[in-house]
Amino acid sequence: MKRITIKDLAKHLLLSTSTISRALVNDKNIHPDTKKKVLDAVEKLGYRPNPTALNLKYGQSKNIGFVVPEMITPFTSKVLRGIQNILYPLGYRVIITESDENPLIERKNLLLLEEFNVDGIIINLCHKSYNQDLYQQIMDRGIPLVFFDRIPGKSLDASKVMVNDNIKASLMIEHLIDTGRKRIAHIMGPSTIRNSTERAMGYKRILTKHGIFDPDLMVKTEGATFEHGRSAAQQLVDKKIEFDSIFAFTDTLAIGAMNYLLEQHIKIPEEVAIASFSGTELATIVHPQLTSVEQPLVEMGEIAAGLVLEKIKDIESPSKTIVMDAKLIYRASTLG
Amino acid sequence: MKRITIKDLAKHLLLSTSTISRALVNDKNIHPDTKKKVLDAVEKLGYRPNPTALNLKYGQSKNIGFVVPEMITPFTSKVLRGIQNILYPLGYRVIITESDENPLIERKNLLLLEEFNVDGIIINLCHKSYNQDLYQQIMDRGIPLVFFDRIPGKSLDASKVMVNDNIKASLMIEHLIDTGRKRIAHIMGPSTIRNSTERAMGYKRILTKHGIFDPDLMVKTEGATFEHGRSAAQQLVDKKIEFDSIFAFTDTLAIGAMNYLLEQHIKIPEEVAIASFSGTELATIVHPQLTSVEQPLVEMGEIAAGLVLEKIKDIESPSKTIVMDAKLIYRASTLG
DNA sequence: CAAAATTTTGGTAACGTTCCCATATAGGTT
DNA sequence: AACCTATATGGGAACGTTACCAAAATTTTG
Repeated sequence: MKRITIKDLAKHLLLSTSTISRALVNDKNIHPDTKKKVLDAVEKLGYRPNPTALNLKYGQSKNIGFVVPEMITPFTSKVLRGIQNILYPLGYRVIITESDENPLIERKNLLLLEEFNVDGIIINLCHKSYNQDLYQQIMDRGIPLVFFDRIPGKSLDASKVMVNDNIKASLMIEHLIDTGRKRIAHIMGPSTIRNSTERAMGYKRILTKHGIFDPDLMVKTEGATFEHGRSAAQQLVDKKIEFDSIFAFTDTLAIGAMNYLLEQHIKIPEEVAIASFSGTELATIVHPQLTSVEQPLVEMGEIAAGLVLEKIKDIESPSKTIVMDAKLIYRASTLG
Repeated sequence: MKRITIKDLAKHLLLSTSTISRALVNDKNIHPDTKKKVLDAVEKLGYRPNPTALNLKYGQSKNIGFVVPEMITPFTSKVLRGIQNILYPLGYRVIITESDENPLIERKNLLLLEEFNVDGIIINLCHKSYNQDLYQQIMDRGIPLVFFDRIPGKSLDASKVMVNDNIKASLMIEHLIDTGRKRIAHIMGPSTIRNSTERAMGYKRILTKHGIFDPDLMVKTEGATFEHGRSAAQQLVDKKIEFDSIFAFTDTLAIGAMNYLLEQHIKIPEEVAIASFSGTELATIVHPQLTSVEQPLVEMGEIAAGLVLEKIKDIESPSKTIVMDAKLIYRASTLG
């Protein structure tokens, strides 16, 4: 039951621990025969190296923290997948914390991760400014921070990866206009997130350009859950605001809205078209399937992992901001 | 930038490391004044304990492995939430690996986690028998294994937590019969998972009892994705098998099937009612909302975490099998 | 006031591994 | 044979922390 260590091997083979270590670490200063003997004993006794010892010795925990608002929708899962693709083969572990869209919990989670001695943190923040001071502190203490999707104010010198919200939102609005929609409503994301503002700006810009902008068509929300989407759609209907399409901040909001409309026997897309930002299966598991801006989430995770590795290797390496491309995918919710 | 250690504190305060340690660990053998001085210095110099040192000393990594088929649907996320509820406050970290429903990847992941030196593993397996030998080996090497949802054959002496698939499936079929359905199809789960068989048995038993069982109504699938659900529904339609309702192995399969039917302009629930196993938001984000067996997923995670902690504390403690209750929730997909 | 009892502190080994330095052995050159 | 150079191995410190035992300082007791 007791773990076999390098010392046990040494005792068993009547060698020093140094020699055993050399065999294990592919040092050239060792006789091939000795090396073979050691490797055989490793097999026979079932030795497995203890990473904790190395972590202590080299002052690294080989843990990366992952701080996200939630893991219930597939959005975060896909990014995580990308992160793991890069980090697991390198022997890093990923520790996940969910902040429930609450900046206070996010704060607690960040401190917890520091306590856990992580080598770096990848974060999708839940409030654009609330924890700015802590982000800075953590980086000052030598723990690199990498932001994805929702990024902080630019005063913070950290690596970031996201899509161009403003432009992609514009393109989606152009699509809705191209398909003959004139009364395009926007279910906004929470104002505490940068992306909300960016996407709303893209929306507003195009509608203004075409001279069909109407502030009544913008619905504010406090969050981005299905329920928020539902009640946003309900508001539009209740206030008797005329609309022939919806552009929602996220697929979650879009689906919430869609469900409400379907319950009211409003036909999609005939009476109301729906489009949003996505990148997950959510866009395709609903009926009709959702037209959306497909963000490359797995790749985003891979890039975020790469960025944090750069910083771990050299904390002084310059921060990078990577803007990824996203494709517009047209599906049944706006076509037909 | 360099990390402050207990030695730095000792040097700074002209005390021994032992005394510092005593102050930090709430030992009674220390003068209150000294303790205060130490605690002040901790604050001032920004000392944070290094958990890695303790891990090495006590032979624990404080890491728990989490092995699951996927993290894209909310099922696993919810269980994870429960696990974190219990383990994070105790200073444990959770390392997640996804096996993509592939026993070979699952095998690789288990070995990786062993490499990572985890203190225990919580697993939702992807094949009822394929890795049975490895499960046993890992436990033999002193790492406790706890199974949830999909459990292995009973020859394996390990703690487990799940719901009673057979009974809950029966109750759901009774519900469909109560609401007037007579041709109830069953989209089965993969035969490589115990739960599939259990749920199918419950289904068959009740239909047989009512004398309306027809093997043509059972559709086999190779997996449990949306696509599998779609094609199962398509099979039923293509083969012109008459059916007025579907009981699906999971919500994912149910939604896939539902989408196909909706595309064929088949009315739900008027023409076909749909029910399944769930416990996630998936059941409520679709239209119409799905009637389902709501499994208590967060609680399941909490219990799994508790079971693994018991085994960590005392590897000899007896294994437990916990069967949780699940509620049937009737929604629009079978009502009206 | 000395002796005993108690409280407070210091010294050090240990956890598992690697790496530097020193030592020993082998082989090769005069 | 004496020397030199490679090659191969051993010894021990270090990473940060705690736990044990020993030693010192303080308080209590007769």
